Amino acid sequence: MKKNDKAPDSLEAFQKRLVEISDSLPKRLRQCADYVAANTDKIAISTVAELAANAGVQPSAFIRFCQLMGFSGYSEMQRIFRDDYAQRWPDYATRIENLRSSGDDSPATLLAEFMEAGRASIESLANEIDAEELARAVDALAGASMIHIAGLSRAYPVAAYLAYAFEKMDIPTILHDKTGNLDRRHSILPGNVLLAISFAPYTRETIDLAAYAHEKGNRIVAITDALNSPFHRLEAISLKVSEVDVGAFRALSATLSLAIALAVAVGARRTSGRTGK
Amino acid sequence: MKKNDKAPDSLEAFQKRLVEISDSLPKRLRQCADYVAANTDKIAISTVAELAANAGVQPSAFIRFCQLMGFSGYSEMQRIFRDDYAQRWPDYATRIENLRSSGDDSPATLLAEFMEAGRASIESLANEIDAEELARAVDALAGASMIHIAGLSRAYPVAAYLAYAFEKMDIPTILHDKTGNLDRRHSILPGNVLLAISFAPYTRETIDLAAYAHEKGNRIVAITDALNSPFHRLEAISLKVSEVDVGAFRALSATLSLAIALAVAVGARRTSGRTGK
DNA sequence: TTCCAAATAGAATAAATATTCCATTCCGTC
DNA sequence: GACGGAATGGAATATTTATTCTATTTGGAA
Repeated sequence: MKKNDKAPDSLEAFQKRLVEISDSLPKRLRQCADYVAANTDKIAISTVAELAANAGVQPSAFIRFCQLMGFSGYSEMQRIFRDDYAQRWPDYATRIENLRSSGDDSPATLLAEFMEAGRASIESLANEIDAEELARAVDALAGASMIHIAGLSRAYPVAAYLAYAFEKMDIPTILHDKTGNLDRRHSILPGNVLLAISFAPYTRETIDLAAYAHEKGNRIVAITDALNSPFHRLEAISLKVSEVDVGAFRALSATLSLAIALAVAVGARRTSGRTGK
Repeated sequence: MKKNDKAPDSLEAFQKRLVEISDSLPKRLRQCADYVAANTDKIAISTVAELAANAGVQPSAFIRFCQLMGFSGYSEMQRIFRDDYAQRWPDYATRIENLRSSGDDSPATLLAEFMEAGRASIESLANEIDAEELARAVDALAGASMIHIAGLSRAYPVAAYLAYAFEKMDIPTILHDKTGNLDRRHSILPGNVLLAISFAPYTRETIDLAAYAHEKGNRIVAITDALNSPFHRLEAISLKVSEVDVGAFRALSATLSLAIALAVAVGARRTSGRTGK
């Protein structure tokens, strides 16, 4: 609980310092730390009084907490959050508004809508992702002798992207597209894992393939948009991602982020596994 | 320039009111309006003094501007921006931090990185998009008797998505994938438009196809990542979108947003064009 | 139980920030 | 060019917000 360190000057440093001091704090100051950890984003736009009230402590206690963090007081601490905010939103909000106001049906307006939807979808993914389920998915895929990828219609771009990423990392992959209307289900062998992507209304072919794989005893990892998807009955490891829609259309920003993260994590795991042996 | 309207209570209402009063403002108040229009995002975290200084006016002038907008003063105006901020980032930043701190190489950390990259990419698209070029692209595609889509490797998911979207909207489309290693360049007929997607290092096949189409006199719309791409020599209508990368990997969040917006805009244009006749 | 150091609450003070007010300037009209 | 209303600058004031100070409480050690 040293007090005379120099103040954190970035969000990362802040986070680090917070963890550092968190162990040795008395009751009220711990409340501050906990509240700040859970509501870091509020700092930029709140007063000490507000934060203190929400954390259930006196303003003076909150200020002592700021000092323990290495700042001279609340204002100095707030500055790094405001700076960060200013940097993040250089004029994004403004640009979006400008694009939007360029006419109701203009392409720019539409683009603004979809960018907003993309941003919102990514945020909601951040809030909803189950880190443990994700880790299980990576485990399963990293252990597979072959990864089968299934995804059609709207999910097809995701499937194609995953296939591309795995291929780049030399991971054995089969993409089950419907080229030539071939059903290649018999290529699913023991020890293989099926990575299925499908959103409501679920594509029959994808579900069928998953059911087949499940019957054969293969593990299934699913990227889907609801926890009660048909994949659930197949004991799939389910990653839920819901996209915000614009009218009847839905972009794939969040889904793509999840997909690439999944692929890279699997790639990293396999590489370290191999060199480790 | 009525003063007694009730205060805007949302960003949309704010924007609307701003446009409303903008025409009839004296010099200093106009400076305020202009500055606010261009820096809406700063309001949440700035003081009147700061904003006034940046706008080149006295604080008192700025407050008069707030009142003209319908608020009792600056504080009341600032509130709607702070509320909006609080709503937008419920605890996104926190969640990202939490995911990130779950271990250096954990899947959750990677996901956090990619979500951040996605968000940043979308923001940068908002800042860099050329609304007029986008409108030209929509015009060209809406006028095409057939849209040819070309995109391979990393751009392939985008191409597939575009093909899917156009198909959904009953727009005649040919996706030039390399299935069967067929070269279908001779399907490009007069009046058709080629929509090519490629990023550095540019895929030879895509560029070749674009060059062929250009030679034949077909219009080309390109989605690419630099203004000096090979498409430029082909007099293509170029839409630039740069993705932030995570290590050696690059997601497609922004590109996908742009693609779907483009597709939907084209769809809307064609529908209204037909019914209008 | 008593004592002591650490922690805390809350009032008091200091600082920053917002807002008002009024003298002065500007600009259009006669 | 003189007048009058609108607009402006800047100082004065009010308000909010941050910080400090001190009396009181808490919790652990003797």
